[in-house]
Amino acid sequence: MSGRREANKRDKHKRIIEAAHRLFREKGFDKTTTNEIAAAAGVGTGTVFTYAPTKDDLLIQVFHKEVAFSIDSALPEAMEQASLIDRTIAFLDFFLAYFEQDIPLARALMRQLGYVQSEAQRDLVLDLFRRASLCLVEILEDGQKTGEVSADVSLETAAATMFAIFHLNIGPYLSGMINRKEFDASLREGLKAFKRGL
Amino acid sequence: MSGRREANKRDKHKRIIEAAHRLFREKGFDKTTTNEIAAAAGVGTGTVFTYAPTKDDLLIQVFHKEVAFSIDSALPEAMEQASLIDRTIAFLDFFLAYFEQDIPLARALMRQLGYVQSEAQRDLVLDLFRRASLCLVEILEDGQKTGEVSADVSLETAAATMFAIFHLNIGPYLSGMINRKEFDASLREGLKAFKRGL
DNA sequence: TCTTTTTTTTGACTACGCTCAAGTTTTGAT
DNA sequence: ATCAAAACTTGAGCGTAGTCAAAAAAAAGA
Repeated sequence: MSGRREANKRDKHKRIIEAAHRLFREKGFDKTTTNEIAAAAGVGTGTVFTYAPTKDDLLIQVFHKEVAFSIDSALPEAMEQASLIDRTIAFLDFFLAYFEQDIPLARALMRQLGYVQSEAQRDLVLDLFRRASLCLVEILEDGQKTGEVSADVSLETAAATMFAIFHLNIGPYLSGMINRKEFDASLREGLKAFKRGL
Repeated sequence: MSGRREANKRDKHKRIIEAAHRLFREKGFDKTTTNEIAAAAGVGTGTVFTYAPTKDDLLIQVFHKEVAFSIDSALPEAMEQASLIDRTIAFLDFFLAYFEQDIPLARALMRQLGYVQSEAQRDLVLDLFRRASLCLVEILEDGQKTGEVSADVSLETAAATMFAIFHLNIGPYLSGMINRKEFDASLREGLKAFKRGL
């Protein structure tokens, strides 16, 4: 019986993530303390930090699965739109809808994206980028079939650029510097500009 | 003599910014404590926080002037390049060269960009965006003269998009996820893709 | 089973960002 | 010059993220 350790660890990790998830949702990221999380998970304070090196890491771990799911399920909906731009915006909107459930939390999450602190965090963030990129590539591929996208563009680069445009706009929106309407307009304008080129 | 207050405040603020600047450069942002800054500036701990609501605010205040200068002086150099893409890259490179003096500090700074916390911080960040945007617009205008850029594109939107491409790449670079060569390649590829459109 | 070694857990503790009630300085009125 | 009100400064103290030496638990060896 040498699997006892593994099983215990899995169980503890799960309890910590679940406790953190509940508390972040209930009280928000900032107002939740790591001690509370530990108490709610039934472990010592220090234990939390053996499963996540920082509180920010914990945030990513907690929401990675949900965000990944949200990205993946956004694509089918988006594909129903008529044009390339509309499909792209629908995809990003769907993704945004998940975020809008809790803007401060989304803000805390997005803030990490470009500026991760640990290896583990990096892997999870890269996974999210990759998923979003795959979806955008699929939208672009579809655009090639309808002739909206020229056959010889690099779809990966194009996807990255579209994501960059999204990313640049979402920060100010989540920080309350621009409202939803302004965000929508700016995003659409940016995507249209990208489509036509210089 | 009713200007005594103003003068005292200006002086204290200046001392705080100078002390913070020196310490951030010497020890890095994280390893510098607000108490040290206060001591070095010859003020009480609390005083620091009447001039900057948070340590992050202080970081922006401290480097705003230098970054602004760096952006402004990048343009003339950039204009000497032959093509639109090369001018853009030269501009961004020059700006990056300033950052490379201290990568962890640059990382801390860039991390703030999309996700400011206070009004004061927002103003300084927006100022930097505006400056960078003005330079990029100028590069694009020049491109319109040489025919590299079509006459009817919105230069502001195009500038924002170019900045978005830069921003998306610089995070991973400053975080050590990609090296300089990869950064350069990715940036150039992104800008070229934007120029040609979809 | 008992002992030793290895791995994991733990919570008292530390360090630091930030607050705020009390103290000090400046100002303008008299 | 004197005083009261207003504005500014201050540092002891608070809350919390994260550490680490010691304890507990599990595994391996005898």
